[in-house]
Amino acid sequence: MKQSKVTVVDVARAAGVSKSTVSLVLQGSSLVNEGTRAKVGAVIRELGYVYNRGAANLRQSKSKIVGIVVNDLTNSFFAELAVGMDMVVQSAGYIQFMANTSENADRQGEVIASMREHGMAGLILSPARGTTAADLRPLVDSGIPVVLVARNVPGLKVSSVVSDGHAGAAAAVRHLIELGHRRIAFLGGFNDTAVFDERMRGFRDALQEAGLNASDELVISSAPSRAGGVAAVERMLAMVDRPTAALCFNDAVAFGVCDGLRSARIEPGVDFGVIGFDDVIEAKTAVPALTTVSVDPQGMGRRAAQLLLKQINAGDFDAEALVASVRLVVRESCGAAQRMKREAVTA
Amino acid sequence: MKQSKVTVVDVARAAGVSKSTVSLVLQGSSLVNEGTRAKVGAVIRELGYVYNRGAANLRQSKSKIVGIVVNDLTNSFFAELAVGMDMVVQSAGYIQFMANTSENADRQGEVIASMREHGMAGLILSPARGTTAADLRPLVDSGIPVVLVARNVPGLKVSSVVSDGHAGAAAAVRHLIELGHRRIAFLGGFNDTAVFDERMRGFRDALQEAGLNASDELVISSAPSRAGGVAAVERMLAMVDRPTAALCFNDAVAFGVCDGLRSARIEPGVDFGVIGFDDVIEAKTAVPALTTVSVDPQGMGRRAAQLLLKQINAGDFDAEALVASVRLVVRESCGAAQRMKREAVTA
DNA sequence: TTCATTAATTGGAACGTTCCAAACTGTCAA
DNA sequence: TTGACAGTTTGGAACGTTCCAATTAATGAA
Repeated sequence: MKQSKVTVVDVARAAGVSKSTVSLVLQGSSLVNEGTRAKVGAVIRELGYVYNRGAANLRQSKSKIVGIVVNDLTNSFFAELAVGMDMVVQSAGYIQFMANTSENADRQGEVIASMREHGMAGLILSPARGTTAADLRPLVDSGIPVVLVARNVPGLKVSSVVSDGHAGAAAAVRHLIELGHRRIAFLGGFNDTAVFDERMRGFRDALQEAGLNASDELVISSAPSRAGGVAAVERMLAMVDRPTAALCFNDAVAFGVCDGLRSARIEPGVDFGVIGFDDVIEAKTAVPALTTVSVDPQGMGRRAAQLLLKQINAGDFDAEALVASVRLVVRESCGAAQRMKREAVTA
Repeated sequence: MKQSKVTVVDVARAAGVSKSTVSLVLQGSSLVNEGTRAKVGAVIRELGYVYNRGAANLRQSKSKIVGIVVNDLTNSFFAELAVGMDMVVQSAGYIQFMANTSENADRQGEVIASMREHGMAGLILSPARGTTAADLRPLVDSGIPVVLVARNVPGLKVSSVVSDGHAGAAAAVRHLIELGHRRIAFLGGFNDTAVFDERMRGFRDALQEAGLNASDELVISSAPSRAGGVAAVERMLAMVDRPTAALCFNDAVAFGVCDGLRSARIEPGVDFGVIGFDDVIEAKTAVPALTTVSVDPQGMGRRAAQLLLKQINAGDFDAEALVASVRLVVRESCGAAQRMKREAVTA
């Protein structure tokens, strides 16, 4: 039963050539005669030979394996990201170790170490929360190309592909202003992350640009989840001078914000403008459909993988920072539809 | 920069022992003296030695790598499945090649071949549509443990973990009957798949058990997608004797069916009962919230991985077929809420 | 004939581990 | 003094490839 023991020497013997010749055939060298190539090919098929890439990697001390480590595969944003990477990695003839860390930095450390032992040629990492530059330093110093995606790690000189959180947030806020809102909040997300900081600065800058209030009390941080959204909006509703619209840290928070508004008998998209971030799949089908900043995660994944492969092939390389552009997708939750209706009546 | 060249002999030289001793330390053998163990350990850390698992695998001709191949990672059902597997594989000290096939059987063949060349110890496969027994035969015959998950491949004697489609479908239909429906359709899905067949038989059996019509015209197949759901419900609405409720092949189809009903001014969950299958994340938040058959994909993934590891460790093993139980989650789309309201009024 | 040239093939030494059998230490009993 | 024994350590041969230098065979020119 377990017979997968046929090696290149077995093939050589059966074909009446030397192992070197078989090796040459395997790598499609032009040195070998057509006749022998055919004969060897036939024997390979007949014997059910399977190439041992591990042995080859050992000899050549290089591999066609890349590591992909993602913080949360159950989040469709990161799943799409992974699929994008998978596509380009596969078509380049590479294969990937892929692991999910569930936002656990320790686990992340373990899988990266394990991948290293297995001899990966490069790593794409969507870091778990709490990842520090020190965690990654040894890997980076070893000269293995690393590309960070979706989230950055401050203090680490390494390539990255992130979305333009600043521009996205600013666009969303400008849209709300255009709809007539003058007091706008920023809800949800942990305020110690780089992503939060970037989006929040976009929010602030757009408000200031319009000469509006951008004070600290308008920024309410919380867990970046649905529950966090509920919590944040409750705190917001307790304010004396209530905002009339909010930009949320991400779509999950936005859904929570909608829940929270409804329990307070405020209808999102009618009485209050809500905008999310990421454009997860559910955003389109939710009620009200969520206005959100879309970031094409699959495209980001593809770009990250391309960057990594480029760095693997170049012997030497410099860290490169790519910023994926974003666009505002206007649906219902911001109240734009309502305004159009009002205008139609007025006209 | 690229210096990762330190091997076990370098460590041995630096520590003043032989490479054999270092190897012993590496595998935590009790043979080695505490003093030497400590010294070697220190040198290892100092030199930044990284273990070359590829070389070890070559020598021992076995690996701690498993393959996970999934047909569609962007589908949250399969993403959850993958995360479940990831958990148990990681905690068992294994690492996984993981690849997405996008339902492409050719690509699936390629990645499996590649994983084999890299020396995986076993494979968990959620097969792409159109996978035949012949595609997998060589792998299975080689003695490498294979576990199929979510979908089965007919004619292949290999372990599998699937959900109980028959019981789930039957439970859903019984629920609809209990709500007073007498004419029920089965909508969506390709009728040449094993999963379709199983769910459809559950549908039929429940109808016959209640003495209701279970004729062929009530089964309308289509693509197992949202668009397929729309198409199927349109065909259903053209029937002279219209059904009043439907069990859908999966949740995506169910969403499409709701769309289609609405375009015909029929309100799902009020004028027509809809039940889905799989309980994807969106099912809970959709409007109306989808009544559906829940299958705990993460749990299935865990069980599949456990089964695979068991078979890897057992030298010899028999194919084993696990059936994951399912439960009906009653929400709004079936009309149960409506009925309760009616009953309250009547009472 | 002889020699250079090209085309095709080959043996053996790597690559970084593990494993086996053998070889060192001491210690203690005979 | 010898031998038995346990506790440690070790050299070299694998594992299945690739690569280099070297060999052989065939052809053609001198």
